[in-house]
Amino acid sequence: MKATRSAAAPPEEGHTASSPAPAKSRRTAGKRNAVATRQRILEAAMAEFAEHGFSGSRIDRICAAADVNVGMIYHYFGNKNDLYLAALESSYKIIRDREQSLDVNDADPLLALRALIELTFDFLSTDPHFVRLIMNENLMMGRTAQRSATIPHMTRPLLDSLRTILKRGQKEKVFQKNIDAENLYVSILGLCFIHVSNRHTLSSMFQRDFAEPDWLAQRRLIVVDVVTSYITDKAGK
Amino acid sequence: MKATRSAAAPPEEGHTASSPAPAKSRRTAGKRNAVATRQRILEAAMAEFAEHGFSGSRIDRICAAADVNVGMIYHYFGNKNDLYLAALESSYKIIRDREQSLDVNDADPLLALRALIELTFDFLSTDPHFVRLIMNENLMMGRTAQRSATIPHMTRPLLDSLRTILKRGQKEKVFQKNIDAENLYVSILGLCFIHVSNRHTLSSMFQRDFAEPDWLAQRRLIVVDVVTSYITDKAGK
Amino acid sequence: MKATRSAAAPPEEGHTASSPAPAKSRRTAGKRNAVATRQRILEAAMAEFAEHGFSGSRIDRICAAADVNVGMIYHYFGNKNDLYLAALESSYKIIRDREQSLDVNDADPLLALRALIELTFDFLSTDPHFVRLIMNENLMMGRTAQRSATIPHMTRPLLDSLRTILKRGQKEKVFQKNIDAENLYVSILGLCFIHVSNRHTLSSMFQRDFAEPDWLAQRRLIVVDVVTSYITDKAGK
Amino acid sequence: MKATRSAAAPPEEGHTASSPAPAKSRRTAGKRNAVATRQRILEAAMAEFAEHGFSGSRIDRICAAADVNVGMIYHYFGNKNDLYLAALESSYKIIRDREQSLDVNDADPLLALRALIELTFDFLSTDPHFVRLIMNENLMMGRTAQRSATIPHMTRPLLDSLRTILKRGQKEKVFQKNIDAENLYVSILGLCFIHVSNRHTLSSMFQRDFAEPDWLAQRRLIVVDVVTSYITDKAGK
DNA sequence: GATGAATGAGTATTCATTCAT
DNA sequence: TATGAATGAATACTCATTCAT
Repeated sequence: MKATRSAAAPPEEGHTASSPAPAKSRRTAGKRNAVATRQRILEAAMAEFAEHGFSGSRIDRICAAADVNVGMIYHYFGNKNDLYLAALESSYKIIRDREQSLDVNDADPLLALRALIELTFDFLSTDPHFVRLIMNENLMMGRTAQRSATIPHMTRPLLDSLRTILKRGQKEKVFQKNIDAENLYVSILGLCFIHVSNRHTLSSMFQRDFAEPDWLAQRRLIVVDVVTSYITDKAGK
Repeated sequence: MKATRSAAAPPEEGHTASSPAPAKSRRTAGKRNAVATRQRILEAAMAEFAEHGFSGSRIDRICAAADVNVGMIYHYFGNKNDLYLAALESSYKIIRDREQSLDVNDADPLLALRALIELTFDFLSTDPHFVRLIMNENLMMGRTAQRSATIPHMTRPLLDSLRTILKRGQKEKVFQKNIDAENLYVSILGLCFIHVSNRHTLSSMFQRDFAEPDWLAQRRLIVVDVVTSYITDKAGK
Repeated sequence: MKATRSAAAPPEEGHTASSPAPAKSRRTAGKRNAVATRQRILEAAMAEFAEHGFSGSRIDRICAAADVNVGMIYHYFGNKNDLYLAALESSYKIIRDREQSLDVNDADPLLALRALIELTFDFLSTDPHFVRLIMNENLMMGRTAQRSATIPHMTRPLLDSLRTILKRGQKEKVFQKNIDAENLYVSILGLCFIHVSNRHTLSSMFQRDFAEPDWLAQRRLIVVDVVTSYITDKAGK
Repeated sequence: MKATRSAAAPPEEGHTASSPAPAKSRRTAGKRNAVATRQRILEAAMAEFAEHGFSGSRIDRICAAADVNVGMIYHYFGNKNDLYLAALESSYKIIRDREQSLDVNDADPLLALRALIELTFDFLSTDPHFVRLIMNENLMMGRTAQRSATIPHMTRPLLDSLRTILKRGQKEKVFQKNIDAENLYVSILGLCFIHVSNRHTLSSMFQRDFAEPDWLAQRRLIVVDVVTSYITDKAGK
């Protein structure tokens, strides 16, 4: 086994949690569809790992959710660790793909940046599964992400997009000169991540629900404001 | 058990994770010291829970680290859940206490705000234990923080400090008018938290170490910049 | 879990404690037989619970006796409590089934009654397992018997038999008029139960072995005498 | 240690569960009363062992009930086994003493017998503690009763009383000739014991409460009837 | 490909008992 | 006499993984 690897083998068509297969007739069908079975397992695993973390996740629950036998998981994915790797990579793929749906060239650079921020905010806020999976992976010291060859690969286009936007904004003199794309992404991520990742402890602290639609709508505006205030700051050091 | 409770019983002198007592000579000394034993367990638990999360933590490891028998944990803390509650509350107490060491009245409001940001940044970056504990608690849906009576209590002074700073800055016309203290704290936390919480996945993405002193020093300046740009933005919405 | 339930799932062919399968060749035979495994566990559990009571029983000993892995018990029976329920129900089934082997209609009512008494006496005296299981269940306040749906169900035919016998004896004017079937059964049970249930304390009191065949044979006659004297008493109150 | 022994050391004045000592001022009294402390422990132990059986009983609960420290139990009674022996002997002493309060010589032998039956019935029915203790001891194969020197000793007067009654009844030709005192006692005990010992399983079987006062009153009459029918049976074999 | 019976190593928790003070 | 901190052995239960069919 190499230093890094990818667990994503067959092309997974459609990353959403919907199972397009004729779900209930499967049992009696006799012969099953290997690709569909693998996909069902993967989707069940993504949900389970996001919900319970790696060590809290149960192979049995994944089997029940995917309606497969225990052996199938070992047949298709080898073991719990590699199944988790596959789930992690698939999750990253969803957000990275979505980011690439933005058009960074045509629009006004400020609008392009705003669109990226809003996409990130919405993606993380709408479905906490991804945030939970990332949090769990970090609690495990990123030992699985390190094994992945595809994760750094998927990051390139994102960085390229940000750099394109920044370059255009700086050229047009609406952005500060010395903004670093990586750092900017970290800031955006931090501002879009925290109320999802820390939703429950913040609720205990402030006795308020940080998933309330009204609060989220207002918060979304603030996050955009914080980033754009900074990036357009004329006094920029 | 009632709605909320606190697991912090005896006054714990010195909340840092360092054990000032001559740890290894205890066994032979024949001294029985309930308070010290309890404190040793608590500190070991804080480290273990931060390192491995709740379900990944092992009672046996805590025992070994605290150099006590298994039964002592159950004698002093009841069970793993309540030990975890005590560790969580103690951890919160450390940062909340430190925040209160700042003087919010005397200084220039911008400097006061900057000091709070830097304190938060440094506290979270220097020792990832707190961040990890909070992340784990959120992965568990905050079910333990909810049981705590002291956590919301400890938050009051922090909010009061922020409001005091904001009021003075607005009075002196250096801050925007419509900044909400709660939202401001969430922004600060997000910016100071993300490179610690997501250290490992960000490393996989960007192939760089986000705990490097140089990077941290630069990031610290940026975080202050982001917040102050926003809060002093003359175009304030 | 609902109010009452039954733990008896697959039909257990042959309720005696004997294991008809070639027990020790199973391991090497490579055969996987769920029904037989379940049955082996159940029989081992009946013996263990009878021998040591519920809390004194050890899951490990049941495993060893049934020659199965610990996990199998939890796979087939859920937990210690439910395994105990299954053992209790199976034990009751044995005596209730045996009672139904008597023919209450054809014989002389006095002979029919005598047969029931003797069957009860012999069943309880021959194998103390059942008595011990019942004693233990009562020490636990019958909390498990209460959960069983089958125990009251199995009692009906017994009561019906007794009532049939009584009715015929009263019709033929050999029995007292006002004998209550339930109370009669309690008397019979008390007279057949005590020297088994209290065997050891009675031995300490009277310094004699109450399981000696000679004593039992004599006692059997006396018990029949006591009941028939009462039931045929012409001075019946 | 000898083959048999007695754990009853200091004379226990008053075997009822009442603690005649000034209960609540004890804590502040400083110096305590050794005899009273021992007695408090013994009474708490009798209740605990009757309630939970030997292995279900907890030293800590006994301590709490007796309001003493753990060490006191080991100081006064050595260990759990010996405390249990003391509790068992004390319990037997209560019923044996009560039996001796009957006057077997003056009364009509049938009335004397009836009085003994009723005393036994009432004693066992009124307080199930004794029955539970005996049941538990038998489940433990009487291993503790065997160690007791006082239990067989206390049985002599009971047997003597029964023999006296029987002899007078046979002399007066109201009793059968061939009644054995020991066997008669076993019958009486069985009839008086069963609805207490098997209260809960009988309740599950017959769906009725066997501790109901009305049922008990009726049952008491029946038990007397059963015994006297037998003993006065003219057809006595 | 698919099933589910079987395994074994681990893990939180309990509890009688000891012992320094 | 009395206290309660400390010990260690035991015990029910979990779970990823294997393997015969």
